[in-house]
Amino acid sequence: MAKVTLPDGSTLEIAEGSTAQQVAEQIGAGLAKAAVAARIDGKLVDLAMQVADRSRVEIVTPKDKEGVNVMRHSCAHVMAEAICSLWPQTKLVYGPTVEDGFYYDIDLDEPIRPDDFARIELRMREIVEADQPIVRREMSRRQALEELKGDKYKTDNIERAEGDVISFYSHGNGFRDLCRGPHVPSTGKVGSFKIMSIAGAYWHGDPTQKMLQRVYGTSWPTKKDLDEYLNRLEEAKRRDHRVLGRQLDLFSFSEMGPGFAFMHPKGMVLWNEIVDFMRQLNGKYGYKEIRTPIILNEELWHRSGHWDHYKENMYFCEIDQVGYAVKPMNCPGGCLLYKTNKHSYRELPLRLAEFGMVHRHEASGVMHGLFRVRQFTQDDAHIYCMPAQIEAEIIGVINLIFETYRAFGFEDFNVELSTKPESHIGSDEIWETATNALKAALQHKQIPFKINEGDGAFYGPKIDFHIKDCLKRSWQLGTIQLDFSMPQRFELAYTAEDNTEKTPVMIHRAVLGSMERFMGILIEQYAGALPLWLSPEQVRVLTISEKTNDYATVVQHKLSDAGLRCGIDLSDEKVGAKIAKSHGERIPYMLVVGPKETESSAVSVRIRGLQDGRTVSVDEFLARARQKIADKTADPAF
RNA sequence: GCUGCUGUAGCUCAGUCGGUAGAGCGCGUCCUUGGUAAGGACGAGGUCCUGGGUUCAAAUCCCAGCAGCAGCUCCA
Repeated sequence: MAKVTLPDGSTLEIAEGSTAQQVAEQIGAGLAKAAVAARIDGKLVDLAMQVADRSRVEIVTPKDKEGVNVMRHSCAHVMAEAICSLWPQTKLVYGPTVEDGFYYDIDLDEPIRPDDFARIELRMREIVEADQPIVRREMSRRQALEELKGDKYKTDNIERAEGDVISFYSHGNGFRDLCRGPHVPSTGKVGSFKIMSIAGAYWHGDPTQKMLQRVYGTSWPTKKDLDEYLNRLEEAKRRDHRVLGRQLDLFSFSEMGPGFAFMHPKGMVLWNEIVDFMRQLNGKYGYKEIRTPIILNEELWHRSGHWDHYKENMYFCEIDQVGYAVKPMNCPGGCLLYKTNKHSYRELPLRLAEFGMVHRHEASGVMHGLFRVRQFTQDDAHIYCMPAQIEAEIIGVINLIFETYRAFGFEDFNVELSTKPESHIGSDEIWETATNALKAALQHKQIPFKINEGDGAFYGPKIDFHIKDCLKRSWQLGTIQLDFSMPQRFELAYTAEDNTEKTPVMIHRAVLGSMERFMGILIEQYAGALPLWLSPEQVRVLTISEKTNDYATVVQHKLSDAGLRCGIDLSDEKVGAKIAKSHGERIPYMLVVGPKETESSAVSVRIRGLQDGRTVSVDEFLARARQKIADKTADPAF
């Protein structure tokens, strides 16, 4: 007999040589049925694995996130078998799990099309119904290389694998794949699945390598989980800022300028609200605002290093036989401005903010609504300071960033610190000082952060602030970068206390990142139903009939004069239709006025998203709405 | 940039076998004066992405380009 420890701390006597599956059966039939894998001494393994004496055993079910991943991985194998049986010339490359599902990279010259998904799923279902056991077989690295001789993908995978024991998993009619595992015990246990999409992907992500086909699938423990996931995707589609941008008439794009957004009147209201907010906050944090030219002499960009490091992303033009470049970043222009005066250490830190419009010629395939464009406006700033001031300045920027994100309703973000890259300029000491300053600032603020070793800019380390959108894509918003290079290249100086010329440190910072991207994120975050203070149209007066047009107009003027963005719908429609239309445009407040309201100088307030309204006096409504706007409350209800 | 898919009215989309185009929404006019998520009638609106090719004939088939979408790579 052997003894094992269970997760609750209890011990269980088992027969010598029992498998994890047998342990599960001994614990209970229900658990044995639900089991998909096991954890022995913390290591995730197949249920068929033998359990050694005195080990810790945990039966893994679909309730465990790793259990679901095991199912997904097995599902990827089932899909691989289905594809191989439909296209026998398929070469399998690599099939991992990803968030919400899995994919399999395959090398197959004939393209798989969405029309083929149903066929693949059908074949997968046959494989699942057959409930064939999934069997692990181990061999030495040498033997594995021998067996797979000629298969460059699998040989490569073996070479990348750790350890000397290489495992294969097989099931069904001779399907076998090199795989670390673990897997569910049989093909009947892969859950509910769906093939989602097909895309191209390079082998090893290397553009010089062959483009493979990547087939994406999703799988979930139950049909219900799958349906919920598919509904979530639908919801995400409804929130897509590209769709809402058109529906709400906020912005558009034209073939005449790929990647250049056209901001419509309503979009500009949102834009200006964001700018106003940032201006006010910049003032509070001691920034002065500047503006620098969009097009500058080519020579400047040689000096800044952009010519060498950024040329392929820049736009150029020639005027009077002189070469000019359109700025991809604001810093060189800012440096020229700094140099127009002599500076004393007494002026530092000098904080100069700029809503700077930059152009970057991004690759054609990467554009994505407002999230990734070729022309955008950064809420940029450059802080010129002495080395001893760095940490305090960083803390100031962090405070500014957090205050901003909270005001816009974002509480959930993560912070990353990127350190010295291989190719860099500046001494190791100065890098260490800079990195430590960033770290110290984060620690001082007790902000947890992840370190991206070697991911900094060539001129200095940086802190990035990331946020996740409703599709769970992560986007970089703010950034703080320390720069010791640009000040030297531009020979920036300040006169120190001892009357010597010293080089200031430059801190680049952006809070929102880009106005465009931030607008897109806001739209998706709120599914178009923006907080009252940001809504392009905050209130709309709706008439019952044209008999009350006069009163409705008086109400509209009163609210507009008080500073509310107030529209009016005098159209020849029933009030129900006006409500529906206003809801479609995500107007926070709909004020219905008819004879009843006219008599008592009142409005019947209907609030976005709510069914029932209430009648209040115009003055009371105005007071409440102004309070909501001042407080930047996201929910307009009162 | 690479791979795959798509491009028809302002928007969302249909259009069979190759035979010169249709719906809903929106827009305009009229009827209706109606109390909380879409009242009715009529009407206007198209270089079927662009350029070639095949054909008696192309929205439709073929080629190229442009743009968009899903990814890859890159990035704010």
